[in-house]
Amino acid sequence: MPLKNTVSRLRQAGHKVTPQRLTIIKTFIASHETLTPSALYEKVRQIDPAIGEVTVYRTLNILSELGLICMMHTSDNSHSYVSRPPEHHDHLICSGCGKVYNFTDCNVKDLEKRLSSDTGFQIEDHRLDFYGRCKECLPKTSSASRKEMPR
Amino acid sequence: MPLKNTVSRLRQAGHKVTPQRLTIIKTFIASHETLTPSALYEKVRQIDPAIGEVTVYRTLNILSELGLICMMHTSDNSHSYVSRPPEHHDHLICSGCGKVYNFTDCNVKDLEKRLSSDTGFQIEDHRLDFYGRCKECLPKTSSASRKEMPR
DNA sequence: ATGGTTGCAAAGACTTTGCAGGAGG
DNA sequence: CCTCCTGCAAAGTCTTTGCAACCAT
Repeated sequence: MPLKNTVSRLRQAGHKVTPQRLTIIKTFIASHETLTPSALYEKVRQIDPAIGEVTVYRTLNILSELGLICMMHTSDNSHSYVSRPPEHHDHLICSGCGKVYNFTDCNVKDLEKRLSSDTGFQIEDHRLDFYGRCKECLPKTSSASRKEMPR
Repeated sequence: MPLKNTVSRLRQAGHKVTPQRLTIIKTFIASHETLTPSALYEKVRQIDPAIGEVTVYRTLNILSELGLICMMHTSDNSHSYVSRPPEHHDHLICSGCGKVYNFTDCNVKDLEKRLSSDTGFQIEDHRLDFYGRCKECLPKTSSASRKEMPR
């Protein structure tokens, strides 16, 4: 999600575009990985130490409400977020470095239809996350992965 | 996951089977929905008010470590858990009442192969959650759903 | 101008830990 | 019996909120 679109969606929704928010959003976009609020805060602090962690939380909440970022499920006790393109998409997440690739052609319509007729559910949405190791992380020792598949 | 298997896995792993754990596990299994620790505690308390919330947390952590339950992602600030059959499976979750159906035939092998060759990832696992409304919840007003697709 | 925003501090929510007494194997 | 378990209280995290000063529009 390009910076421009994010900023205009913010304005559109009646939010102000402050230097703090810009820094937070830029930092978030520049980092193509899942980030917890405090991990993002750490990165932001390197750029502008005056920005408070509270502002990071508030900005993430706004972006999340607007659907511009996705809350991810990790096994620790905090959420992580990841940038979210406007159209439906799913994730491929590296359990080594947290890097995320999005893909849009998930092709689960048949499965959806079958499940729907089997269970009577009216299916509205889905979420498909693949977990694996990216090219860079494959050679590294596979033990002690930074993020795990949630149990 | 039947009670018996859960109990024997517990013993196998060197954990003791106490009345408290039995009550917690039975209550959890009897309720076919996603449950936060405190929601489970509430149910458990109705059965045995002497059981402490801490014990619920500790039991959930053990079950989770043993892979007997799954941590789910909900949009509030707490986790939810759901019972987990031994083989790979995915979820169909009702956003009205939280009820969960498991299915095993997700059939994403082709997609997995394509993603793998496109990105160089070695894919190890995935997680596929469908969100919708079950037969019982469809007639009810669809606003103010109890659980939402995580943003 | 003016209503949203910021950072601080404090409160609130969720989860884990230390400990003394108690119970399972 | 010995070790693990329990419940309580307290501490530790993570996140939100109240407030006065501040700033984008």
